Amino acid sequence: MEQRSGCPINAAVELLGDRWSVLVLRDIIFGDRRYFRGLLTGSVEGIASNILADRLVRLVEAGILTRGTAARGQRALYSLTESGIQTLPILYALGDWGLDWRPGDDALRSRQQFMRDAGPAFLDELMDELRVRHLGAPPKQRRGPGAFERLDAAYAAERERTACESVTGTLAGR
Amino acid sequence: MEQRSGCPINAAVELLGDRWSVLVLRDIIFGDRRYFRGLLTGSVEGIASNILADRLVRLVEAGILTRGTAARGQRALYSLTESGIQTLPILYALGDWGLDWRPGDDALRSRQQFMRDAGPAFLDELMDELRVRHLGAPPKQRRGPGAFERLDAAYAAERERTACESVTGTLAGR
DNA sequence: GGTAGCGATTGCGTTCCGCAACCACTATAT
DNA sequence: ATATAGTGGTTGCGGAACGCAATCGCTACC
Repeated sequence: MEQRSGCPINAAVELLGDRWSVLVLRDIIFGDRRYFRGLLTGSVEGIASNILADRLVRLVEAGILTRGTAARGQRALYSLTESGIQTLPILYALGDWGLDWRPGDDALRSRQQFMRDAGPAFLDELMDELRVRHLGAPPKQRRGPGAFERLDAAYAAERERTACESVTGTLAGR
Repeated sequence: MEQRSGCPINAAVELLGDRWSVLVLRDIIFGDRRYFRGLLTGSVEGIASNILADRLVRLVEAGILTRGTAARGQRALYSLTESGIQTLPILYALGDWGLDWRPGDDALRSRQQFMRDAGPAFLDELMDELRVRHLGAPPKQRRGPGAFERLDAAYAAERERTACESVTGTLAGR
C-alpha cells in the first residue's frame, strides 16, 4: 500500500477506509467470530466471500490480525493483535456517532447505548478481555460477570424486549 | 443510500467508509478550509476535483455539512453542522490509532500527539470552538489562546524544528 | 466413497477512482 | 470594453476496485 501522506488520520483511513474492513473487525470483536465461515454466514450486512477473503488478507498483512497456521481445507483461526485490539476506540467512536445521528435497529443500538452508559473505563475492560481471548493474556481477577458477558446480556435483553413489543404490536394491530 | 443494517457502526461506515470523506472533514475541521478551492489545492493527499465535489454533495445530503447559498461563480462557504462537529471523536480515534501503529511524518504526527497529551477535555474545547466558527455560537470567555490556536502553534513549532533538523542534516551530510 | 464443512478462487458485470481538460460565472484591473 | 484571475464545479475516459454467484480443492467424518 502506497502511503498518500504522513498524516496519522490518513494512515488509518488507508487501511480501514472502505465499506467492509471495520465491519469485519466489529464481528470479530463484538461477535467473537474468529473463523471464515462464521464471519461469512454471521454477517448481518451480507458480505461476499471474496470480499471477506480479501479483507482478511489485508488485515493480516497490516498486522491487525494474525492467521493461525492451517492447511487448505482446515479451519484457520483469526486472532486480533494488540494493534487490532486497539481499533476498539475507533469502532466505539463510529458507533457512538451513528447512535446519535443515524436511524437504526433498536436491538443493535442497545449495545452501543450500553457502552456509552458504562463510560470510558468499560472500553479498557473490553480490551483487557480481548487480550485474554486473542493474545492468551492471563485473565484478570474480578467479581461478577465479565465485560463482554454484560454487554451481550444487555443486547439479548433488548432483543427479547423488542421481540415482545413486536408481538404485542401485532396483536394490537388486529 | 440504502441501509445495509441497523447497526450504528455500519450506519457510520456507510457514510464515512471511503478513502476521502474523512480526509475532507479533517481539512475542514483542523485546516479550517471551508471553500472548494481551499479544500482542493490544500489537500495533502491530492484529492481530485470531481471526487471532492461528489463528497461535498454527499456530506451535505447526509446533514454533516451545510452549503452557504452561492450562485455559480461565487464562493460557497461550507459549514459543519452539529453532527459534523461530533465526528471529531472519530477523527481523533483514527489518528490516535494511526499514531501508534502506522509510520508517518513527524510534523503531521505532532498535532495528534498534542491532542493525546492534552487529554479528552481538549476535544470538547475544540468542539466548542467549532460551534463558534461554524454555527455562530457565542465564544466562551477564556484566558489565553484558544484550543485551535494552541494546536496550530504546536504543529508550527514541530514543523520549524524538523525543518531545522533537515537543514543541519543536509549540512552534516556534505 | 458419499456427504458435509473448510477457506478460499474464478468469472463477470457494475461501480468507483483518479487524472486532465474544460465550463459557466464573478470580480477586478486595465 | 477587454483581459485576467478566481470561483465552484462538470465531463470524458481508462483503469482499478467492488460485489455477486458459482465453483474449487481440500479435510474430516461415517
